[in-house]
Amino acid sequence: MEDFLGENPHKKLIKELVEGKRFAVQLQSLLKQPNESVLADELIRKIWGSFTQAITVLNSLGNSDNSLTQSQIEEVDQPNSGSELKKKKKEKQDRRGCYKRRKTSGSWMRESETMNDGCAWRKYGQKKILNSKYPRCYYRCTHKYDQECRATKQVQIIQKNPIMYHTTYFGNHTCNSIKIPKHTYNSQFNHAMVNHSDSTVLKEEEEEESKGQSDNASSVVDSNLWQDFMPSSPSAHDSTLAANYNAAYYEEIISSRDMEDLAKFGEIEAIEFC
DNA sequence: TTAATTTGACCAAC
DNA sequence: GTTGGTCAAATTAA
Repeated sequence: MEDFLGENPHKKLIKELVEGKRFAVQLQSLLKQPNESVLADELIRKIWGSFTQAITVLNSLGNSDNSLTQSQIEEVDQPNSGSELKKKKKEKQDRRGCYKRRKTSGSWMRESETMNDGCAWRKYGQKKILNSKYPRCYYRCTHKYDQECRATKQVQIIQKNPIMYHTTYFGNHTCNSIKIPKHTYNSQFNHAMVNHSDSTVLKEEEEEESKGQSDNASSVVDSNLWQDFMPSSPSAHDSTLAANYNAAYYEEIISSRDMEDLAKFGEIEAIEFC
């Protein structure tokens, strides 16, 4: 297999993923201490960077439909100038409805009490869906054009009382769109506050619901922010359980298998758990 | 003024 | 012919 940017891609992939996990462990420890939000912000950025790198490496492997070309990856690393963006936008004009219907492969779903996942989304459409009580809303990453991020999601209310959203994600974020909480962490991991307001999907529905749910909204938002970093097990999609991740969980996800892989390459030093 | 949302149109897939 | 995903002009909010 060819080297990726001068490094074995398998090795680099594992390295990035394990580094991401290591930063997460450090962050978890940090959040137990008060007044450490600045360091926490920095760690979140590192985690984000590691996963973004990992995605980039994955894209460099194979020729699946989900892979970006090398030139596209380079575009992500080196955002377009304004004139190039305008040119690209112009090329996209008069192409309404020109699309390939999505396949469900390469997507993942989540059900939660909020739409908030800590990322910046822009709504671009809403549709009444056949045999569905509520419309489906379509979101793309806010940085679709400035960072060529192709992540999209579809959000649909599946029930009320309590309100539940069914969200389907397509594609990974290749941008830095995650909204870092600004000095609003509480001492407990599961109470980090996110100053990100949801866009107004189904405003009336939400306003109605918010009357009775505003008190617990922040903790729900917190757990959802972290779900993006968690494995896609069913339990991780349960917002209540997700809010209760703890140090033991992190020790579990940084498994011995990771260590074996790393030992194979002899590149990463041992990780100490807090 | 800029950015985000709404909404009707478009069209490939079914 | 119907449905669902996307675009982009118009509208609204910050």
